[in-house]
Amino acid sequence: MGEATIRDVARRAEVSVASVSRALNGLDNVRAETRDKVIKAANELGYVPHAGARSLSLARAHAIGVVLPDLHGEFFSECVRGMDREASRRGYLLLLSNMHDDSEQAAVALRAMRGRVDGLLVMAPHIAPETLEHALPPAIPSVLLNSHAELAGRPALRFDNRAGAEAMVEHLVANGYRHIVHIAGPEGNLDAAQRAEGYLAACARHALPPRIIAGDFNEEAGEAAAREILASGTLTDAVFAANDMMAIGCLHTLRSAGTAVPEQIAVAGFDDVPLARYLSLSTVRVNIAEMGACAVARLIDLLEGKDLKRDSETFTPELVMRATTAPRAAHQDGAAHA
Amino acid sequence: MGEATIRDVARRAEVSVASVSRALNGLDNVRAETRDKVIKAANELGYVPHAGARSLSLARAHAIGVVLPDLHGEFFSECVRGMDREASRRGYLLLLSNMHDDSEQAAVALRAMRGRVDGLLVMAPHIAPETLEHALPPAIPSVLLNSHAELAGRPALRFDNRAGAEAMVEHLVANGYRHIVHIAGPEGNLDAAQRAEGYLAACARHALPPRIIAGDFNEEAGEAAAREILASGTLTDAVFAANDMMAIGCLHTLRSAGTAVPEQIAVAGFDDVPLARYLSLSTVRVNIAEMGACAVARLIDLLEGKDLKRDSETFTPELVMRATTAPRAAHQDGAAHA
DNA sequence: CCGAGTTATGTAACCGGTTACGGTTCGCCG
DNA sequence: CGGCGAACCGTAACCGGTTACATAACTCGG
Repeated sequence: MGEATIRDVARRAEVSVASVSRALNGLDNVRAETRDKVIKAANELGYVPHAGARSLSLARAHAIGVVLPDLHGEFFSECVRGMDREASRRGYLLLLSNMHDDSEQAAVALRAMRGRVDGLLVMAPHIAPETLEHALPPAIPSVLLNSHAELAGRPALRFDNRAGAEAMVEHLVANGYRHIVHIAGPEGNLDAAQRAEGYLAACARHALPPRIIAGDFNEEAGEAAAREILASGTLTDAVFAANDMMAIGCLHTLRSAGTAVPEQIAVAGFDDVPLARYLSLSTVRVNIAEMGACAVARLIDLLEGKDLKRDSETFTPELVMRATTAPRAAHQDGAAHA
Repeated sequence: MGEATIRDVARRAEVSVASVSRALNGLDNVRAETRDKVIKAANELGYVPHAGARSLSLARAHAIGVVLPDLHGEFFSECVRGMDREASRRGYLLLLSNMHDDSEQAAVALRAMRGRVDGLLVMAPHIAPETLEHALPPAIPSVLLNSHAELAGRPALRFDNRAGAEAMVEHLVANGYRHIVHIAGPEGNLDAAQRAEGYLAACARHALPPRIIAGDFNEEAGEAAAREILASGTLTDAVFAANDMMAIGCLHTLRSAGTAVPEQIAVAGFDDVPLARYLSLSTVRVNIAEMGACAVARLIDLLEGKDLKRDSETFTPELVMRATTAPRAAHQDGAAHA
């Protein structure tokens, strides 16, 4: 019934458990003959060491815990893919747990990982720093992704949302747009906040009047924002949404209402989800897979003592210019929605 | 340095480790006063039980291993999301591991899970049954997803690709299309094979000449297929791709070449990725999140002995009709690509 | 042919929990 | 007041590995 244990192998190979352990772990102080006997016995029994027991005595689990918020689609899968690639390359497994917005549940998830993982990867752009600090087991090494502030001694990786947003606004301005509305992400979300900051900074630089409409990263928010823009009557020639899904919702609603994009109103997003390419949506690309892989690499280095001392790391996103923000000069002038 | 252990708590609360264990696990044979002392001490020390040790003595890890192929985007994330939802609802964690097409690596991944998880969820539409049988540790309960054949005693969940494909062909026929080409998925992939089967069956039923172009589930294959169709000069009025990505590639190439969709050639896919909706691509929707959740539920039932005896389960996909397969009658007749 | 040094192996303690089992304390009844 | 059972608690064995240390075997120089 139960799987074979190391003692079963020892019995069958007629050696001690110590020799079995040594032989299978490739230590050099075993006679070749003994090693062969052990390997033979292990194969015959289909023996696979019990990772739980192993990690108990080694104090090493060779697994890392990944705690992510409720991400969607490509973003989530790319992130996990990048992490998995690097982790499996280095012989680690990924223990996954979502933290569904609720910071209480996040704490539970984090505790559940004690004794199962060697380190933690935490992405929590929506959790307040002190809450996070409090929920994070202090003794366990971790790397933070896109989270608020620095936490004592924990490396943090993030992409430069602010620079990305500024670049997009610069691009819009360069292409002749002057009345740019920003659809913001959810309250308290760090990514959203930084993107809004970048937008405001760029507006200020060009002495453009900023205008922000609240949103929540969902498509519906983009649709609502579009309706608001159309109804308000305020002069608007471009919309820069804090993420692609809202941009897409906005784009759809605008076009359905007969507004030409980009001729009357330009639309831009953030993230470069695959949809964006097909809709020719201008956006800011962020290589999340690479960031995930880097995070894993950093964490494992930390665990194995090979830590390079660089503390935090910033990934600069890349501007992706497509048709929804084509230069104003290219189409008729002065047709901004009134 | 190291986290507090149960013995530390015992010392501080001035009781034995047994009492600590009993108190924290909510057994009833502890005096209320003792329980309080223990809880107080545990809180003061920030004690969190070591899951590895716990699972060793309980022979229960409260984790399930998930082994997936290299899925993309929404499909992957929805699958994991559904699993995670159900798993965390029932107090389990997910141990994730990709098996990158390579069946050798799959075996390694599976072995690594021994002693960490109570059961396995395996999706392997591309692995031959005997290989899979061989790689799967016989003693550990598992649930198969979309995999070849039944494996002794392991429940299998799958969606009815065949029925989905047939439904789509029926739909095309009903809308007036007669020369339907199928772009197949990769060789050896079960999903792909079943979809092709469904296509052939439906063609046979309507005495339509089948025509299959090889593909690999990637967008580029769809583009290539489109070029081949345009170049071949064979009469074609509809393309049914084995997945959405190929359909999308095909759609793009056709339109770029000036072919009107659906007026000249209709296009349909399979999966209903989010992109499909935006491109108005007709497709077959498969609720992967639900299947993931069901798989987890089945597995946990199995583990906890509450197994309902239903052995295998089939999820019927749903036809999603959109503009790329609009009825032939609606546009001019007889304009099939020659 | 003996003792020192080297190498291969076995024994048992340990990792951090759970729990069977036995002992103590106490209340209560006869 | 003795005896009995219930309630509570502590000791130690166990889960399945690793490894320090002791021991046995074997080599080799003198």
